[in-house]
Amino acid sequence: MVPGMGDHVDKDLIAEAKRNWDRRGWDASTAMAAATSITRAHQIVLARINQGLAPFGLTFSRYEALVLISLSRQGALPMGKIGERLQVHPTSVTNTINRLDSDGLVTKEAHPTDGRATLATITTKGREVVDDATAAMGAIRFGLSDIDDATAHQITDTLGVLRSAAGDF
Amino acid sequence: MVPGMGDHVDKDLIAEAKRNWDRRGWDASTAMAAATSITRAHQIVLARINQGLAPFGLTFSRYEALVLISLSRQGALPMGKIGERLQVHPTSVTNTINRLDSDGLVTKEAHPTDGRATLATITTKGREVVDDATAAMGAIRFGLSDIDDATAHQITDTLGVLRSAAGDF
DNA sequence: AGAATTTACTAGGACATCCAACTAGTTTTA
DNA sequence: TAAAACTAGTTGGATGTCCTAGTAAATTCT
Repeated sequence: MVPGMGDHVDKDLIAEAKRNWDRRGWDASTAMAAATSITRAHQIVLARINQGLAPFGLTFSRYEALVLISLSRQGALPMGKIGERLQVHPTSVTNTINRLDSDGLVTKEAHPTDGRATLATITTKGREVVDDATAAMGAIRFGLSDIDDATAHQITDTLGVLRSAAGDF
Repeated sequence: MVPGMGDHVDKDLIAEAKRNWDRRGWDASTAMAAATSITRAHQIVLARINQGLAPFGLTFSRYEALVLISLSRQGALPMGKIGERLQVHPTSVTNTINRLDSDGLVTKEAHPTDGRATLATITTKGREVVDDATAAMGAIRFGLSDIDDATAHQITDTLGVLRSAAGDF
C-alpha cells in the first residue's frame, strides 16, 4: 500500500517492540506501545484520507478548514476562530487558508469591525469542492472503511479518555 | 498547554463536529469522529514526547531510530532496515540518520558486503543520550502519564484492530 | 558473461506543523 | 487621552513526511 517503505509485514512490530522493552526491564512499555500505536494509526488514516482528497486538490488539513468555514452561518470565519476549532497553531491557519485562497476556494477579507482580524470566506467553487470531497470522504469513511462503526466508536471513546485527561474537554 | 492556539476548551470539539455532521444527515460521522480523534491524540502525545526529548536534542523520530539501532546486536543497522521497522519512507530515514550523524549520535558507514547499503552505527555518545532519553520517556510515560495502563492497553488493542485491518500484521 | 531488473540510498520539491519575533490594531490603565 | 498591555496575523526558520527521479551496486535472466 505504501511503496518504498516495506509493505506487508506479517508480524506486529509494535507488540515486538514492547516485548523488547519488557525484556530489558524498561519502564513504561505499555505507554510506549500505546503512543506508537497512535502514531502508526495516524499515519495510516492520514495517508488514506489524503489519497481520497487528492482528486479534489485538497489535503486533510485544508479539507477540515474548508468544512469548518462551509458550516458557519456566514460561510466565513476569522482566522483565529479556525485555529481554535481545529486546534492548530495560528501559523498553520495562515498557511492553510493562503493555499485555499490561491486555489480560489476561499477569499481573505478584512473583518468589518475588527481591523486586526481577517475573515476567510468560502467561495462558490469552494462549496462545490467541499461537497464533492465530503461525498468522497463518506465513500471511504475517512480511511476507516475496513473497520466497523462499533470499533470506530471505541476508538473515539478510548482516545477520548486521553483527550479529556489532556484538557481537551 | 499549547500556546498561541487557544488553550482550554471545555467542550469536546470532536463530539460537537459529529453532531453537526449528523444534523446534516451526512454519512460516516462515526468514522469522521474516530479519524479526527486519532489526529488529535497524535498531536497531543507527539507534542509531549518531543517536549520531553528536547533537553536531549532529540525528537521522537530521531529517538525511535536511535533506540532501534541501540537495540540491534551490532549497534548498527542498514538504512533500509530502519525504515522497514519504523514504517517510514526511505527518504525520511536518510533525513533522520543524517541529523543523528551530524549530532554525533551515529555514524554512517559502508556496508561490509553490500556496496549499495549504508550502515548507521550508534556511537558511545549516542548510547549515553539514548539511555538518558529513555529514562526521561519512562518518567513521562511517553506522554501518557495521565492515563492508566489499562487505558493505554485499550488504546493499543483498539488501534490494533485498525492496524490489523490495514495490513500491519 | 552480458543485459535486464531489482534494490539501496540520496537529491530536490511539496506540504504540514510548530516556535520566535514582528507589525498593526484594539482594549485597558493610569 | 496617552501609555501600556493585549490580540490577530504574518514572516522566517526548523522539523518531519511523502513523492518523483536519478545513481550505483547487486541479482536474475538469457
